[in-house]
Amino acid sequence: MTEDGAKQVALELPAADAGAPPSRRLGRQIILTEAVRFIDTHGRDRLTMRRLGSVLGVEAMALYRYVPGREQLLDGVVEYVMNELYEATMRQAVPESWQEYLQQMAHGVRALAVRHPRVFPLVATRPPAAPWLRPPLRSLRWVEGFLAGLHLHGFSRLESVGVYRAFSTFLLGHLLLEAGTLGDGQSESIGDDIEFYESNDLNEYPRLLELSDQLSQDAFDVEFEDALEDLINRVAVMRT
Amino acid sequence: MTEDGAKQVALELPAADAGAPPSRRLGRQIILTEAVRFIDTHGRDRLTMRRLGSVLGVEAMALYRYVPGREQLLDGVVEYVMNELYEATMRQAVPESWQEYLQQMAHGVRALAVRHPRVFPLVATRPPAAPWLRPPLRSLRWVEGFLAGLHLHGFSRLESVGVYRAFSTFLLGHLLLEAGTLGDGQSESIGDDIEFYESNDLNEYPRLLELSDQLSQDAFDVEFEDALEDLINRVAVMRT
DNA sequence: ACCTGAACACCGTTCAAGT
DNA sequence: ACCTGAACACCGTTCAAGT
Repeated sequence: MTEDGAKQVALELPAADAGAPPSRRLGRQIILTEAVRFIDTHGRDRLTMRRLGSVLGVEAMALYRYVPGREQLLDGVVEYVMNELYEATMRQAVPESWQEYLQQMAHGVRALAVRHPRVFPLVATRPPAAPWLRPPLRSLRWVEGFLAGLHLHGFSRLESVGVYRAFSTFLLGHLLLEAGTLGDGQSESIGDDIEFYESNDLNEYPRLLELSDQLSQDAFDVEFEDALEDLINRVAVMRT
Repeated sequence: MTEDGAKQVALELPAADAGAPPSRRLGRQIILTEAVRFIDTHGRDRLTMRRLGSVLGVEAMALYRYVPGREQLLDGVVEYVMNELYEATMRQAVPESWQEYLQQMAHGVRALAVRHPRVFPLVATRPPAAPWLRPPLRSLRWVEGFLAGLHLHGFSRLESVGVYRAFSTFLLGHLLLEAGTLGDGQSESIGDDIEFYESNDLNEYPRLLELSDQLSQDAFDVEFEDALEDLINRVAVMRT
């Protein structure tokens, strides 16, 4: 019903070497690349050692040479997309104002969430290896870079922590929501599951009908920009 | 390493009828109650039809009389805690000011996240049955009640939608973060997993050291209250 | 009406064995 | 050095059979 589907139907797997021929030699990077691709298209729950092996033209057991286990594979996936983020954001020129800087960083993270909507929940909910690293900003390297950028714009150590907190919370809320609507394709027939649990008579909930109208348009763009502006104003106030 | 642990060790299950004797007769409610309890103590990934059955003193197959499958069981768990929330918040007297009202609602949702930190990610990441219902505010009933409360305080339909959006995003970001630190007990030995993936030499990341100091204190309380206040101000501005 | 045994198609993971 | 076969302990789910 949700991710994996109730019935365990054979997932049509490409015959050993179909698709982009996964450059013959196995290795950690190739495995992670393919794992990300797999989650992007099939979702986290369908990713299985055996299936991933099959996509790579190899038996599942071969993966254990390069990855300790399934959990660590998922951690590796998170690491992988965070490295993408690092390349995409930290290599840019640092803008003149800290406001622009925060915009740049925020849009970078959002681009990640939009490119990998089904990976993003992992970034957001996996217990961080370092407990003081907050999702969805999970890379030591990236956060260090982020803080360095703030320092360039004259933020003190203490201010930076405040910004980091507000920033990560802001991104988590907005992007997890947006990724959620992107990830799971069509939510199948809409009222189907609902009625199983709750009275589905929408007439009982008059306000919800209007809500659904108002919310259906993809207001994520403006919502994000507005809230980001507010966040920046908040930071500005905090600094005075 | 994360949830389920790598090795599949038998999870010491109480002999059929240990613990609180789960009132003899099976049924949907008893099943959900026990499922919530199970996730609270063992985590989502360890919840399995067979184990849950065993806790209830019954074979796994018996559960299928009352629940269509595992995915729907998890949906039922979400439904269950949302009903808890409804009872806790919607039955209260509506305060004089809308500011107090929003405070009351926010604290209600937060209490839920704190009481069920390992269930909360489900509330936050499961694809909503109704796509315009945003996590973590997933109950038709609850949202209808929430909107009705706003209406009582003179909010227009359109304003209400804006408040609903900002409110749900705010809660999602903050509470998912807080639940994350509560749920998974001690994150085991801190630097253990990290070094597998990234250079763990914290001296390479000087700012992170200070960050970890500043963040270690559980600032969630003040953080939440501050951000809530900001949100309320934002709503106030929006209304003018 | 309510539960179970047995069976099926899947899992993750280990390890001795192949090349 | 790198991969596989076979095995083990688990899964979710179905269904005919028990009471």
